[in-house]
Amino acid sequence: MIEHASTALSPSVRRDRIVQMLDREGEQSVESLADHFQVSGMTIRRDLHDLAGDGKVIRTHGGATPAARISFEYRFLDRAREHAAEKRQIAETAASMVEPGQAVLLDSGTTTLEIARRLRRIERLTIITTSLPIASELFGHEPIDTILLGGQLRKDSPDLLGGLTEQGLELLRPDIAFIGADAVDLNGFAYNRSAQLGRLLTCMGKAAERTYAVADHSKINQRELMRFADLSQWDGLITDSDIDEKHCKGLIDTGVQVIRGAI
Amino acid sequence: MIEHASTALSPSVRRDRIVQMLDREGEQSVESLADHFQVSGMTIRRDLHDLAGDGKVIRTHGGATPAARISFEYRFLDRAREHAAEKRQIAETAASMVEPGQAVLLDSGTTTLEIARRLRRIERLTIITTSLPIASELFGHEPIDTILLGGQLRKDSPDLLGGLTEQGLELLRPDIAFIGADAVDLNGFAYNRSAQLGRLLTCMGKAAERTYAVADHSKINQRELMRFADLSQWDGLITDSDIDEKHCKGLIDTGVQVIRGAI
DNA sequence: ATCCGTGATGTTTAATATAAACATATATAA
DNA sequence: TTATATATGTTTATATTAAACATCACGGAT
Repeated sequence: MIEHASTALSPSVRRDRIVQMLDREGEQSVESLADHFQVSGMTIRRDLHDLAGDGKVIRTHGGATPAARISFEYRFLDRAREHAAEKRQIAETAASMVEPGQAVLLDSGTTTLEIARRLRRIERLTIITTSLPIASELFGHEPIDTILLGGQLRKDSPDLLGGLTEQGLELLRPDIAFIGADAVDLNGFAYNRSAQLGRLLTCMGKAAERTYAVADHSKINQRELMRFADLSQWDGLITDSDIDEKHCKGLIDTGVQVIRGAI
Repeated sequence: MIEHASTALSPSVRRDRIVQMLDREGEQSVESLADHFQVSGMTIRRDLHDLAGDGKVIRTHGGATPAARISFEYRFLDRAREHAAEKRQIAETAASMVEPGQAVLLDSGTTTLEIARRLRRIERLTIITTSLPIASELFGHEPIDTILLGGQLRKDSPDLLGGLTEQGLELLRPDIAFIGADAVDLNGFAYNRSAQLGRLLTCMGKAAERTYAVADHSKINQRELMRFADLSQWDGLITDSDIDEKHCKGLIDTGVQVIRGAI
């Protein structure tokens, strides 16, 4: 399978082949690629540099390694860096509310992913989710049973929704649910950017025995497209310790149980 | 969050933190890590070298990038290298049988993953699957609607099964299904290693308008734990051109439509 | 308590890899 | 055809790595 000198490949074809080859055979050295494609090391280096820029490969010392498979999680996890400390606080608090043996429903999102990571410590859990990153994070972790709700894969976020998801949810009765809100106003209403997802979140709220919203302080006193829950009807809102005192008081006055993370 | 000089970390703790940090914040340079942990570049380099050896991180030029996330797909894709040429043939053949606008049901497995990759070229498809690698491969690919059937995540393979999966399947009517067989005997029976999965495959076979089994020639004239289908009742068996002539004839005599890939 | 071995770290230095700058060749459009 | 852009190879300066050696801290044996 060596490309012959006679077969002068166009740069774009060569780059495609490089990606294919890495996917198929794993890490390759600059030298072996140069040899294989009958071009100079510099040309391969330029190819790899550009491919790495597009996230198609990962540049290593002296070569490259395939990257395609991880890119989707990456784009997703990039956002996870914002408010990382707040999310950690919230995740700790949420995880401390879960008992061994329970079934936990987790919405998709970076905060709930962080919760999933902490839940690994607890025994005999069943985790139900619509999030692919949560599922792959928990994959291979023997003690936890993971159930992925079915549904349509969203184009812009690695999670599932739609009628199939809602029907799957009807068959299950989780002990506790943690659901991310994109915004929470001072009347205690929770909002989501997507109406379709909002609908699903309403279902999730009803499905579980106990339901908590999770949102860091930057999301309090904001509104978004769709109102999906009245938090005074839920079991609480978990947020971080940086929440504005006035906001906190306002929410409590409307009947929302506000649970603040410890620093 | 800078480690202080007073906090002398043990090597193993420092290494754990390095992995955590990469997972959390993405690629880091040797220099920034040396700075953060207050050790020399050489120490960090040694850490990264060893961590890369264990597959915990990927070494890059001047630093390292997280690797944990890809490991599950990797272990899975490692198997994909065996019989790669045969799988490609089968995948080409299967993909050529799909028309624009159809709904395609794909079982999990390396052959069906290869089919999914070829299907990206076809317009307005809906792909229904239980395979996480297929879902992540198709994620972000605008023109295709991907539906992931819900269910329990298996511990040893990134795919779903169980009652929830079967129930989801009842709601859908795919135009065409491609289902991987671990073995096919000369009576035209298809087998799977796992009884639980076999049960699901039987359901899948019944769910679709047309159903094809896929298996490379090494799986012909073999048996496994569970018989999940009589291929003479299905629409055909797609295999590669290396199939033994006698096997091929035997299968055809029992009423199986054998479809051989072109070289 | 002292000695000594082990493992971790830092420093120096040679080998290796990268990328910028320039030169050349090839294709594409005016 | 000429002009322009694109791709590639070569040279060279810079950056990164890793081997070799030296030092330090710690724990167990005498």
